[in-house]
Amino acid sequence: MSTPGSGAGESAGGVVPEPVELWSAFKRAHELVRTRVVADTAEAAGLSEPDLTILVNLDKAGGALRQSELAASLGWDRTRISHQLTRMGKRGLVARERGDGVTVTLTDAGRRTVTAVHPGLEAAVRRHFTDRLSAEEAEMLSSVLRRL
Amino acid sequence: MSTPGSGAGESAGGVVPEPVELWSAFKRAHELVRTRVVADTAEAAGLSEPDLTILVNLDKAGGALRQSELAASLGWDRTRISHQLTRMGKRGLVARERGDGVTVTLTDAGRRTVTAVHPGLEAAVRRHFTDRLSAEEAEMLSSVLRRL
DNA sequence: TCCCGGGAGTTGACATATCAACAAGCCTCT
DNA sequence: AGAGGCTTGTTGATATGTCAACTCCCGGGA
Repeated sequence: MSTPGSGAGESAGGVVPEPVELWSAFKRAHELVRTRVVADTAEAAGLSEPDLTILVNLDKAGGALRQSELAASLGWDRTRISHQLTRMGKRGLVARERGDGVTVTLTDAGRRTVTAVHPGLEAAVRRHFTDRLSAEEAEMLSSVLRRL
Repeated sequence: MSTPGSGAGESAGGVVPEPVELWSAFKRAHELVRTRVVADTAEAAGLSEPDLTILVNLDKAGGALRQSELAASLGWDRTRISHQLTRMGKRGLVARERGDGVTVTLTDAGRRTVTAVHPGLEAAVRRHFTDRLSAEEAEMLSSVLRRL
Protein backbone atom coordinates (compact mmCIF):
# COMPACT_ATOMS: atom_id res chain seq x y z
CA MET A 1 0.00 0.00 0.00
CA SER A 2 2.84 2.35 -0.63
CA THR A 3 1.32 4.07 -3.65
CA PRO A 4 -0.67 7.21 -2.92
CA GLY A 5 -3.31 6.27 -5.42
CA SER A 6 -3.80 9.84 -6.47
CA GLY A 7 -0.87 12.18 -6.40
CA ALA A 8 -2.85 14.92 -4.76
CA GLY A 9 -1.04 17.90 -3.35
CA GLU A 10 2.41 16.41 -3.13
CA SER A 11 4.98 18.97 -2.05
CA ALA A 12 8.53 18.87 -3.27
CA GLY A 13 11.12 17.06 -1.21
CA GLY A 14 8.99 15.58 1.54
CA VAL A 15 7.00 12.41 1.65
CA VAL A 16 3.83 12.62 3.69
CA PRO A 17 3.69 9.36 5.63
CA GLU A 18 0.75 6.99 5.70
CA PRO A 19 -1.51 7.57 8.71
CA VAL A 20 -1.15 4.13 10.24
CA GLU A 21 2.62 4.19 9.72
CA LEU A 22 2.92 7.53 11.42
CA TRP A 23 0.83 6.34 14.30
CA SER A 24 2.97 3.22 14.66
CA ALA A 25 6.08 5.37 14.68
CA PHE A 26 4.50 7.56 17.33
CA LYS A 27 3.74 4.58 19.54
CA ARG A 28 7.19 3.15 19.06
CA ALA A 29 8.91 6.42 19.92
CA HIS A 30 6.73 6.77 23.00
CA GLU A 31 7.59 3.26 24.05
CA LEU A 32 11.32 3.70 23.59
CA VAL A 33 11.60 7.03 25.33
CA ARG A 34 9.38 5.90 28.15
CA THR A 35 11.42 2.78 28.77
CA ARG A 36 14.71 4.66 28.79
CA VAL A 37 13.54 7.50 30.97
CA VAL A 38 11.99 5.14 33.49
CA ALA A 39 15.12 3.01 33.58
CA ASP A 40 17.15 6.11 34.41
CA THR A 41 14.89 7.63 37.04
CA ALA A 42 11.98 5.86 38.62
CA GLU A 43 13.94 2.70 39.17
CA ALA A 44 16.41 4.54 41.35
CA ALA A 45 13.75 5.95 43.65
CA GLY A 46 11.50 2.94 44.07
CA LEU A 47 8.86 4.61 41.92
CA SER A 48 6.95 3.28 38.96
CA GLU A 49 6.27 5.41 35.92
CA PRO A 50 2.63 6.07 36.87
CA ASP A 51 3.78 7.09 40.34
CA LEU A 52 6.16 9.58 38.83
CA THR A 53 3.56 10.88 36.40
CA ILE A 54 1.12 11.63 39.20
CA LEU A 55 3.71 13.18 41.48
CA VAL A 56 5.07 15.47 38.78
CA ASN A 57 1.61 16.55 37.74
CA LEU A 58 0.53 17.32 41.27
CA ASP A 59 3.72 19.18 41.92
CA LYS A 60 3.31 21.28 38.79
CA ALA A 61 -0.19 22.18 39.96
CA GLY A 62 1.11 23.39 43.31
CA GLY A 63 0.54 20.21 45.28
CA ALA A 64 -3.21 19.72 45.04
CA LEU A 65 -5.84 18.99 42.40
CA ARG A 66 -9.35 17.69 42.17
CA GLN A 67 -9.20 14.07 41.17
CA SER A 68 -11.19 14.64 38.02
CA GLU A 69 -8.88 17.44 36.95
CA LEU A 70 -5.88 15.26 37.54
CA ALA A 71 -7.47 12.61 35.35
CA ALA A 72 -8.30 15.10 32.62
CA SER A 73 -4.83 16.62 32.62
CA LEU A 74 -3.32 13.20 32.02
CA GLY A 75 -5.96 11.86 29.67
CA TRP A 76 -6.59 9.03 32.13
CA ASP A 77 -9.75 7.16 32.85
CA ARG A 78 -11.37 7.73 36.24
CA THR A 79 -10.97 4.17 37.43
CA ARG A 80 -7.32 4.20 36.50
CA ILE A 81 -6.71 7.28 38.58
CA SER A 82 -8.69 5.84 41.43
CA HIS A 83 -6.71 2.59 41.59
CA GLN A 84 -3.42 4.40 41.17
CA LEU A 85 -4.16 6.87 43.95
CA THR A 86 -5.24 4.06 46.22
CA ARG A 87 -1.90 2.35 45.71
CA MET A 88 0.03 5.57 46.20
CA GLY A 89 -2.04 6.46 49.23
CA LYS A 90 -1.04 3.20 50.88
CA ARG A 91 2.57 4.15 50.40
CA GLY A 92 2.02 7.60 51.85
CA LEU A 93 2.78 9.62 48.73
CA VAL A 94 -0.61 11.30 48.38
CA ALA A 95 -3.73 11.94 50.45
CA ARG A 96 -7.39 12.36 49.51
CA GLU A 97 -10.03 14.61 51.05
CA ARG A 98 -13.72 14.59 50.30
CA GLY A 99 -15.30 17.95 49.67
CA ASP A 100 -16.78 19.17 46.44
CA GLY A 101 -15.55 16.06 44.71
CA VAL A 102 -12.25 14.64 45.90
CA THR A 103 -9.10 16.67 46.29
CA VAL A 104 -5.77 14.93 45.94
CA THR A 105 -2.82 16.33 47.86
CA LEU A 106 0.88 15.71 47.85
CA THR A 107 1.99 14.56 51.28
CA ASP A 108 5.29 15.71 52.73
CA ALA A 109 6.84 12.42 51.75
CA GLY A 110 5.43 12.82 48.26
CA ARG A 111 6.81 16.30 47.94
CA ARG A 112 10.21 15.22 49.19
CA THR A 113 10.23 12.36 46.74
CA VAL A 114 9.36 14.42 43.71
CA THR A 115 11.89 17.07 44.68
CA ALA A 116 14.57 14.45 45.00
CA VAL A 117 13.77 12.80 41.68
CA HIS A 118 13.10 15.84 39.53
CA PRO A 119 16.68 16.76 38.55
CA GLY A 120 17.40 13.22 37.45
CA LEU A 121 14.13 13.10 35.58
CA GLU A 122 14.85 16.29 33.74
CA ALA A 123 18.31 15.08 32.81
CA ALA A 124 16.92 11.78 31.55
CA VAL A 125 14.21 13.46 29.50
CA ARG A 126 16.79 15.73 27.92
CA ARG A 127 19.13 12.86 27.21
CA HIS A 128 16.55 10.57 25.67
CA PHE A 129 14.14 13.07 24.19
CA THR A 130 14.57 16.80 23.87
CA ASP A 131 18.29 16.81 23.19
CA ARG A 132 17.50 14.91 20.02
CA LEU A 133 15.24 17.69 18.76
CA SER A 134 16.19 21.02 17.26
CA ALA A 135 14.61 24.15 18.70
CA GLU A 136 12.19 24.45 15.80
CA GLU A 137 11.23 20.82 16.11
CA ALA A 138 10.56 21.19 19.80
CA GLU A 139 8.33 24.18 19.18
CA MET A 140 6.43 22.47 16.41
CA LEU A 141 6.04 19.32 18.42
CA SER A 142 4.72 21.31 21.34
CA SER A 143 2.11 23.03 19.22
CA VAL A 144 1.09 19.79 17.55
CA LEU A 145 0.73 17.91 20.81
CA ARG A 146 -1.36 20.64 22.35
CA ARG A 147 -3.73 20.34 19.41
CA LEU A 148 -4.36 16.64 20.00
CA MET B 1 -0.43 32.50 21.90
CA SER B 2 1.73 32.18 18.83
CA THR B 3 0.04 29.96 16.33
CA PRO B 4 2.41 29.15 13.45
CA GLY B 5 -0.43 28.18 11.17
CA SER B 6 0.95 27.74 7.69
CA GLY B 7 4.08 29.77 8.18
CA ALA B 8 7.17 27.76 7.40
CA GLY B 9 10.59 28.10 8.96
CA GLU B 10 9.93 31.38 10.75
CA SER B 11 10.33 31.02 14.47
CA ALA B 12 10.31 34.61 15.68
CA GLY B 13 9.42 34.69 19.33
CA GLY B 14 8.86 30.95 19.63
CA VAL B 15 9.22 29.57 23.12
CA VAL B 16 11.17 26.36 23.46
CA PRO B 17 9.22 24.28 25.98
CA GLU B 18 10.67 22.78 29.13
CA PRO B 19 11.81 19.18 28.64
CA VAL B 20 9.58 17.63 31.26
CA GLU B 21 6.59 19.63 30.06
CA LEU B 22 7.12 18.52 26.51
CA TRP B 23 7.41 14.94 27.61
CA SER B 24 4.21 15.20 29.63
CA ALA B 25 2.44 16.66 26.61
CA PHE B 26 3.76 13.80 24.52
CA LYS B 27 2.45 11.22 26.94
CA ARG B 28 -0.90 12.93 27.19
CA ALA B 29 -1.31 13.13 23.42
CA HIS B 30 -0.37 9.49 23.10
CA GLU B 31 -2.90 8.58 25.74
CA LEU B 32 -5.72 10.54 24.17
CA VAL B 33 -5.17 9.38 20.62
CA ARG B 34 -4.73 5.81 21.72
CA THR B 35 -7.95 5.81 23.71
CA ARG B 36 -9.95 7.30 20.88
CA VAL B 37 -8.55 5.09 18.16
CA VAL B 38 -9.07 1.96 20.22
CA ALA B 39 -12.62 2.96 21.05
CA ASP B 40 -13.35 3.31 17.33
CA THR B 41 -11.71 0.14 16.10
CA ALA B 42 -10.50 -2.65 18.31
CA GLU B 43 -13.63 -2.65 20.37
CA ALA B 44 -15.73 -3.46 17.32
CA ALA B 45 -13.65 -6.50 16.38
CA GLY B 46 -13.12 -8.06 19.76
CA LEU B 47 -9.47 -7.04 19.68
CA SER B 48 -7.40 -5.23 22.26
CA GLU B 49 -4.92 -2.56 21.31
CA PRO B 50 -1.89 -4.82 21.73
CA ASP B 51 -3.62 -7.44 19.56
CA LEU B 52 -4.10 -4.87 16.85
CA THR B 53 -0.54 -3.61 17.16
CA ILE B 54 0.88 -7.07 16.61
CA LEU B 55 -1.45 -7.94 13.77
CA VAL B 56 -0.76 -4.73 11.89
CA ASN B 57 2.98 -5.10 12.34
CA LEU B 58 3.01 -8.68 11.16
CA ASP B 59 0.85 -7.79 8.21
CA LYS B 60 3.12 -4.93 7.21
CA ALA B 61 6.07 -7.34 7.31
CA GLY B 62 4.33 -9.74 4.94
CA GLY B 63 2.84 -12.04 7.55
CA ALA B 64 5.88 -13.40 9.34
CA LEU B 65 8.70 -12.11 11.53
CA ARG B 66 11.22 -13.46 13.97
CA GLN B 67 9.96 -12.82 17.45
CA SER B 68 12.94 -10.69 18.39
CA GLU B 69 12.49 -8.54 15.30
CA LEU B 70 8.85 -8.06 16.13
CA ALA B 71 9.85 -6.95 19.61
CA ALA B 72 12.50 -4.59 18.27
CA SER B 73 10.19 -3.04 15.73
CA LEU B 74 7.70 -2.19 18.46
CA GLY B 75 10.19 -1.25 21.14
CA TRP B 76 8.74 -4.00 23.33
CA ASP B 77 10.40 -6.11 25.94
CA ARG B 78 10.84 -9.82 25.17
CA THR B 79 8.64 -11.04 27.98
CA ARG B 80 5.89 -8.70 26.92
CA ILE B 81 5.93 -10.07 23.40
CA SER B 82 6.06 -13.61 24.69
CA HIS B 83 3.02 -13.25 26.92
CA GLN B 84 1.09 -11.38 24.27
CA LEU B 85 1.80 -13.97 21.60
CA THR B 86 0.80 -16.74 23.96
CA ARG B 87 -2.56 -15.08 24.49
CA MET B 88 -3.04 -14.44 20.79
CA GLY B 89 -1.94 -17.96 19.94
CA LYS B 90 -4.68 -19.36 22.16
CA ARG B 91 -7.19 -17.36 20.18
CA GLY B 92 -5.80 -18.58 16.89
CA LEU B 93 -4.57 -15.25 15.55
CA VAL B 94 -0.89 -16.16 15.27
CA ALA B 95 1.32 -19.24 15.26
CA ARG B 96 4.91 -19.83 16.36
CA GLU B 97 7.57 -22.08 14.85
CA ARG B 98 10.94 -22.88 16.33
CA GLY B 99 13.86 -22.67 13.97
CA ASP B 100 16.68 -20.17 14.12
CA GLY B 101 14.97 -18.44 17.00
CA VAL B 102 11.19 -18.30 16.84
CA THR B 103 9.21 -17.20 13.81
CA VAL B 104 5.78 -15.69 14.33
CA THR B 105 3.22 -16.11 11.58
CA LEU B 106 -0.21 -14.68 10.92
CA THR B 107 -2.76 -17.46 10.72
CA ASP B 108 -5.56 -17.30 8.18
CA ALA B 109 -7.87 -16.08 10.88
CA GLY B 110 -5.33 -13.45 11.86
CA ARG B 111 -4.97 -12.27 8.30
CA ARG B 112 -8.71 -12.12 7.81
CA THR B 113 -9.08 -10.15 10.99
CA VAL B 114 -6.47 -7.57 10.17
CA THR B 115 -7.85 -7.17 6.66
CA ALA B 116 -11.30 -6.61 8.05
CA VAL B 117 -10.18 -4.07 10.63
CA HIS B 118 -7.65 -2.11 8.62
CA PRO B 119 -9.97 0.32 6.81
CA GLY B 120 -11.66 1.29 10.05
CA LEU B 121 -8.30 1.66 11.73
CA GLU B 122 -6.98 3.91 9.04
CA ALA B 123 -10.10 6.06 9.20
CA ALA B 124 -9.85 6.33 12.97
CA VAL B 125 -6.17 7.23 12.86
CA ARG B 126 -6.89 9.93 10.31
CA ARG B 127 -9.79 11.27 12.28
CA HIS B 128 -8.03 11.41 15.62
CA PHE B 129 -4.46 11.99 14.54
CA THR B 130 -3.17 12.80 11.08
CA ASP B 131 -6.09 14.96 9.97
CA ARG B 132 -5.11 17.33 12.73
CA LEU B 133 -1.63 17.81 11.30
CA SER B 134 -0.56 19.88 8.33
CA ALA B 135 1.55 18.19 5.67
CA GLU B 136 4.72 19.88 6.90
CA GLU B 137 3.95 18.87 10.46
CA ALA B 138 3.41 15.27 9.45
CA GLU B 139 6.72 15.19 7.63
CA MET B 140 8.62 16.76 10.47
CA LEU B 141 6.96 14.54 13.02
CA SER B 142 7.86 11.52 10.97
CA SER B 143 11.50 12.49 10.80
CA VAL B 144 11.61 13.33 14.49
CA LEU B 145 10.02 10.06 15.53
CA ARG B 146 12.39 8.03 13.42
CA ARG B 147 15.28 9.68 15.18
CA LEU B 148 14.11 8.56 18.61
C1' DT C 1 -42.27 15.63 47.97
C1' DC C 2 -40.87 11.97 44.85
C1' DC C 3 -38.56 10.45 41.01
C1' DC C 4 -35.38 10.59 37.41
C1' DG C 5 -30.85 11.48 35.30
C1' DG C 6 -26.09 12.78 35.26
C1' DG C 7 -21.44 13.46 37.30
C1' DA C 8 -17.82 11.68 40.33
C1' DG C 9 -15.57 7.88 42.75
C1' DT C 10 -15.13 3.20 44.17
C1' DT C 11 -14.88 -1.72 43.85
C1' DG C 12 -13.93 -6.50 42.10
C1' DA C 13 -12.96 -9.40 38.21
C1' DC C 14 -10.25 -9.90 34.52
C1' DA C 15 -6.52 -8.40 30.87
C1' DT C 16 -2.11 -6.72 30.23
C1' DA C 17 2.77 -5.30 31.70
C1' DT C 18 6.88 -5.85 34.42
C1' DC C 19 10.36 -8.25 37.08
C1' DA C 20 13.35 -12.03 38.41
C1' DA C 21 14.55 -16.52 37.57
C1' DC C 22 15.26 -20.12 34.60
C1' DA C 23 16.15 -23.05 30.14
C1' DA C 24 18.14 -23.84 25.69
C1' DG C 25 21.02 -22.87 21.79
C1' DC C 26 25.32 -21.25 20.19
C1' DC C 27 29.59 -19.25 20.23
C1' DT C 28 34.74 -19.31 21.82
C1' DC C 29 38.54 -20.49 24.42
C1' DT C 30 41.38 -24.02 26.53
C1' DA D 1 35.04 -32.49 25.25
C1' DG D 2 33.70 -29.01 28.72
C1' DA D 3 33.47 -24.44 31.12
C1' DG D 4 32.04 -19.72 30.57
C1' DG D 5 29.30 -16.09 28.34
C1' DC D 6 25.96 -14.24 25.26
C1' DT D 7 21.34 -14.13 22.97
C1' DT D 8 16.63 -15.62 22.69
C1' DG D 9 12.57 -17.21 24.68
C1' DT D 10 9.60 -18.94 28.61
C1' DT D 11 7.42 -18.98 33.12
C1' DG D 12 5.18 -17.44 37.48
C1' DA D 13 4.52 -13.73 40.81
C1' DT D 14 3.26 -9.21 41.25
C1' DA D 15 1.94 -4.44 39.53
C1' DT D 16 -0.82 -1.89 36.58
C1' DG D 17 -4.85 -1.06 33.33
C1' DT D 18 -9.64 -1.94 31.80
C1' DC D 19 -14.42 -3.12 32.04
C1' DA D 20 -18.95 -3.41 34.18
C1' DA D 21 -21.45 -2.71 37.98
C1' DC D 22 -22.43 -0.08 41.97
C1' DT D 23 -22.81 3.97 45.47
C1' DC D 24 -23.33 8.70 46.63
C1' DC D 25 -24.50 13.30 45.76
C1' DC D 26 -26.76 16.92 43.49
C1' DG D 27 -30.19 19.43 40.62
C1' DG D 28 -34.12 19.70 38.14
C1' DG D 29 -38.95 18.89 36.88
C1' DA D 30 -43.92 16.71 37.61
